[in-house]
Order: sequence, then structure tokens, then C-alpha cells
Amino acid sequence: MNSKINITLPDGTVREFPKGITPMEIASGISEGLARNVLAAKIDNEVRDSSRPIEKDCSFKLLTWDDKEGKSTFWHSSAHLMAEALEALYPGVKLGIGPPIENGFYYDVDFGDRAFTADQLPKIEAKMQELAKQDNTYVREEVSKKYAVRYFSEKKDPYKLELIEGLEDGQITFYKQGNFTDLCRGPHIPSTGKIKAIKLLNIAGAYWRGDEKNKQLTRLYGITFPKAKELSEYLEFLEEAKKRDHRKIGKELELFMFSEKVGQGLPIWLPRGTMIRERLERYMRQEQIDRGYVQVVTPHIGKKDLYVTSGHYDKYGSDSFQPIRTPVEGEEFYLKPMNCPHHCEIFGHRPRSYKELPLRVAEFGTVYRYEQSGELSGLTRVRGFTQDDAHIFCTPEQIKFEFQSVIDLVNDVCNKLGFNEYTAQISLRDPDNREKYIGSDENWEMAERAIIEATEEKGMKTVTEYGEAAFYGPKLDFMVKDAIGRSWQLGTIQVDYNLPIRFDLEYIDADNTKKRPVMIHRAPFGSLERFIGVLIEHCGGNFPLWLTPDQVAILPISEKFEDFSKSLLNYLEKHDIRGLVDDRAEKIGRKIRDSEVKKIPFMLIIGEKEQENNEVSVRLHGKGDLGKMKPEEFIEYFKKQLN
RNA sequence: GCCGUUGUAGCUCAGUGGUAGAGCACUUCCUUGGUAAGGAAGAGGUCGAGAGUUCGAUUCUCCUCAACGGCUCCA
Repeated sequence: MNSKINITLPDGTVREFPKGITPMEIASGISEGLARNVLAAKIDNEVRDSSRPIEKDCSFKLLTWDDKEGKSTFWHSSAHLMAEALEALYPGVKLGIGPPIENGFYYDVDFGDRAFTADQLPKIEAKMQELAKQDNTYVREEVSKKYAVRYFSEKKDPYKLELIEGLEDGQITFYKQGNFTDLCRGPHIPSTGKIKAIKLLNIAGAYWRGDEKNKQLTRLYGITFPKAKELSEYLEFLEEAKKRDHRKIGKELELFMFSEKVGQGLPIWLPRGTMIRERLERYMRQEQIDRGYVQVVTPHIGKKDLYVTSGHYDKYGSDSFQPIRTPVEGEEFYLKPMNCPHHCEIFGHRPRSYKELPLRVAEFGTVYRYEQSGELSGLTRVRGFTQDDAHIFCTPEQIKFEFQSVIDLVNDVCNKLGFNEYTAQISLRDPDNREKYIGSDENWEMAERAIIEATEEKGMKTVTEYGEAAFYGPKLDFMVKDAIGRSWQLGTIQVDYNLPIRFDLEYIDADNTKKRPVMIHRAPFGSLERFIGVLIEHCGGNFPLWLTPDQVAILPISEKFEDFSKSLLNYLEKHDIRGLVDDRAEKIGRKIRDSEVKKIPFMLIIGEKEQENNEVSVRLHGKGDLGKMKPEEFIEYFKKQLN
């Protein structure tokens, strides 16, 4: 037996170590400081405890707080710490599962007959702090299934027993720290002492195993950090996110509203919000005209037959808003849940020549979908919304070019609106389960290759997910990052082989034979509602100058300067600058404050001196006084800011 | 849809088994002011809707609607 093993370090160098060395020992060999920071290690792509001996040649990486896997191990261990605290404070609690999540961790807990409310969280936090200070080691233990069953039978924990049932003997491990033992695959951080800052955030109900037929457990959410400072930064981040909440800003700036009488999930656009929405629409319409789209308008309802043909009736009919009936004939109509069937009818209404392809049919189509009431939220999840929808009918060979062209459009949209960072997800077939997809292998391969090549040639950051494609075709989804680092899914491009078949769409090719077109669904914004919701949070209500409802507030110092102010507004409007004159009998400080609160980008203060010299005093929102300018200088300055 | 929390003036929120209050906003008057809130007065509420218990309910109970936090779902 060779007692040495070769370990490949992240920089590619291979070093020899004695067999059975632990990652922690390797870390200590490098530096004590590093060893202190080690949370776990990655051995050949498997994340493991830093105390587990390495038995064979492998690639090797130490994981710290700076690694994603380091964080999730940290939070997983924190969930165990919380469970320990819960057992100490509430003897007899039953534990479900306690995984790490994107930001922190949770544990599902059955408190039995005890009522649990959020005001008990600080008590648990304090207990966790106390247990963390004990700096107990997380100890891994391999156990037999029989032993595991006996342990949790004695503990009377039905959830863990159910989990064990699904596990294979020989694969079962326990982790123990202090007085707490949990069924767990691991890995864990070295000891509880690494956890310095703890915050339990909220509680919610969650069904055991996500199934509503099962008992509902109490889910406790928390987050922890190795440094107190990081916790306070995270809490500040949450505060900032709260401040940017589009529901709050939408109310404050009077952009949109909801009404109980109109119905939940049905946003009502107020004048200021409508201005933003219409400008976005106008912008997109122009971009599309420039790119060879044709604009159409189709009705908000369609006969049941349309959706029987499209297949949506079978799939979603009973989960939709129920049909509207004509009073005399009893014909059934559905509110349209998407625009594509209508657009298929447009394509099919007369014979088409290959010379017409690609045919790009665009519509700002308002659609209605019955979303479960509990899922509705602000503008991001609604029951009625308008897509900047278009369907491109083309040949399989044209897919790649069309994809590139839509990618360019999305790129331009993101730049125009200040989303500087975005990635795309390519969703392809599940290679092991090709039967569930419609369309020929050949066409799928061509489309998948087209998407991959199109994104590569555009130099995009992408992630590829197998098995995430829709049954009717592969797709590309765009995720943007907002100003405080959150990711949102907005635009989408999807290939569709299904609808052209269902609607029996064809075109006459150059060789005078009938061919089936491919259809591409695409929406760069996704929906105007969701897009504006995300945009509000991205810019915190400070919209790009071209989009903001009022660009300039003219603030006369007293009513003596009202006429001059109004003629000034008139002058600006002639140069396509929109604004208002605040002619209330208020002091200038007050007018400035109110304009600042309304986030109007420019304020022009008009008093004695300005009127005499035909000047304006310019103040920038959030920045302050810029000094005096001639009106035409201001316009020039303004136009510069516009670009 | 499910679980939990919440619902009082346009907004943010106090409050009570004896039919309600603050700040801001609004209206009127005074103030004509120079870079983030001038002063005074006034008006404004079926205490989310419905039912019940009670002499009496905004308060207690039930039911319903909506918002929020999750779960589940998403053409």
C-alpha cells in the first residue's frame, strides 16, 4: 500500500502528502491564519468536512467564507446550532429539515401544541450565541440504519424517521455538536465558535416535504456571519431593499395603485406611472420598427376553440379565469393568457411565401392569467399584464440570426435602462429523456446549437441548464442584476415547434413545396408591469432622465416671478423638456424639499436676479445647487445629461 | 389555493366593551420668502365588508375580502 497521495491544488500544482491527511492539516501547513478561516474543503468536487482524512489522489480546494460553498456550509452548521438551541429551550420539539439557502438558512420545526410567535426569536438567538461561544466541534459519525432508526425512535421524531426510511444502510451519517445530534449528510464547519453574528429573521408555515397534504411545520429563517460587521452590513442591505420596494415607491410617487373593487393582482396605472409605461412602449416600438418588426393589435379574448387548437385549453383550461359566454348563443370565450395563438392566426390567414420570412409580429398584448391568490405581489406577480410580445416566424436556418438580433435588442434595452450586469440562462433538453419533447431531433439540435452559438458569438455570460427547456422548444432567459445586487428574470426568447404544427402553419418555399415555419416567442421586457417593478427597485425611484414623469420643476421664489416661470416652462416644452411650475404660496425651501421628495431630477429656482438677467438657478436632485445658467445653456446641459 | 400576521382619516401610525386620536397631506386665511418642512384656523373616519354575543362592539366571537411573510404553482 502506498502511504502517499498526490493532491492537486487550485493553482494546478500537485503536491505529495501522507495518506489520511486532513484538509485542516494541509491548511495549517500553509498558514495558521488560513487554517482559522477554513470552513470546509472541496475534494474532487465534493464538499467535505475539513477534519475528514483524504485517502486518495484528488483535486483540492480549501473553502472559506469567500466561497459560495463555504457560506452554505457555514449556514448549514448554523441551522444545526439553531436546532440545538430549540431543543434546549423547547424540549420535545420535532425537527424536519434544516438546509442552507441563498441568504442564510432555515429549519422546519414542529412545536406540537405550543404556540410559537416571532417574538420568541430573540430568545432563541441569545441561546444560539451562548452555544456558539462554547465552540463545540461538529463531529461526523457513520451509523447503521438500524442504529439511526433506534436513535430517532427513542427521540420520537417522526420526520427524521421518515427521512431515514429513504436512505440506504451504510450511507447514513450523524453530526453531533454539544448536546445535539442530527441526521445529516454534512458537511459542517469545524466548530460552533466560528459563528459570531446571528440574526433570526422571520417565521413562516411550510408543509412537511412541501406537500400541502402533510402537516404544516413552523419554518424559522435565520442568517449568521463570521463577523458582527457583516451582519450589520447585511441588515443595512435589507433596509435598503425595503426602501427601494417598488410597492412603497409606487405609492409614494403615485405611479400605480390597486383597488379591492377592481380586484387583486390587477394593477391600475396612475398618470405618472402611465407616462413611464408609455415612454417604454414608445421606445420599444421604435426599436422594433428599426429591426423589421410589424406591429399588430389583437383582441383581449378568444374563443375556446382557439385554445383547444393551441393546446392551452387542455393544459391550463381549468386553471384559468373561467370562460365568458355570449348571452344568446352561449359561445365560450377566454381572456387571453398569451398572444401567440392570435399571432398564429395572423400568420395563417393567407398563403405565405418564403420571401416573407422571417415575419416578426409584435404586439403590446395584455394578457390575463389566474395566479393563485397567495402568489400575487405588487407589480412583479399579477393577474393582468402587458407583454412586449412578438412572434418571429422563420425557417430553422434563420433561428440563429434571429436569436442574435433579439440578444442585441435586449442588450440595448439593458444599456438604455442602466442594467449593466446581466447573464443568460440557456435551457436545453434533458439528454436522458428526449421523448417528452415535441419536434424532430434534427430541428432541436439545430435550434440548440443556434442558441449556443448566438450567445457565444455575442460574448455573453451564460449558464446552461439541461432539462429546463419547455416541451415545445429550447429557450434563453435573461437575468439582470439590480443596483443592490439582486437577480431578476426579465426577458425571454423561446423556440417553438409545437404551435406551427397545431395551427398547421406553412409557407411556400423556393422549390414550390410547403414547409413548416419555426416560431420564436420573445419579450425583451417580459412584461411592462414586472419590468417597471424591477426598474423602480433598480433605480430606487430615480428614473433615467428620458423616462421620468417630470424632468424639471420650476420653483418661483414668490408669485412675482410666476409669469416668468411659466414662460420658461413654455420655452422648455418647446425643446421637448417636460416639467411643472410650483406656484404654491410656499417658501423656496419648502418647494425644494417637495421636489426632492418627488425625485424630480432638475429644479430651476427663479427669483429677482434670474428674472432680471434671464437666467435660471439649477439645482440637481440629490446633489444640490449648480449655479446660474442662461436658459439655452440649461437646455444644452440637460440634453447632455439625457444621453 | 394552504399556513401565519395585519387591516383605524389620502399617507404613516396611536388607542379603547360606553359610537375615536396624532403627525404629514388637503382647504381657507396670514406670510412674498433665496437652496430639504413659515404661521393660524378648518374640513376629513359606517375603525376593511357581513353576521353573532352584549343594554351597548371599532374593541370579544364567527365568516368574508384584501395586504404582507412564507409554502405550493406559473403558458
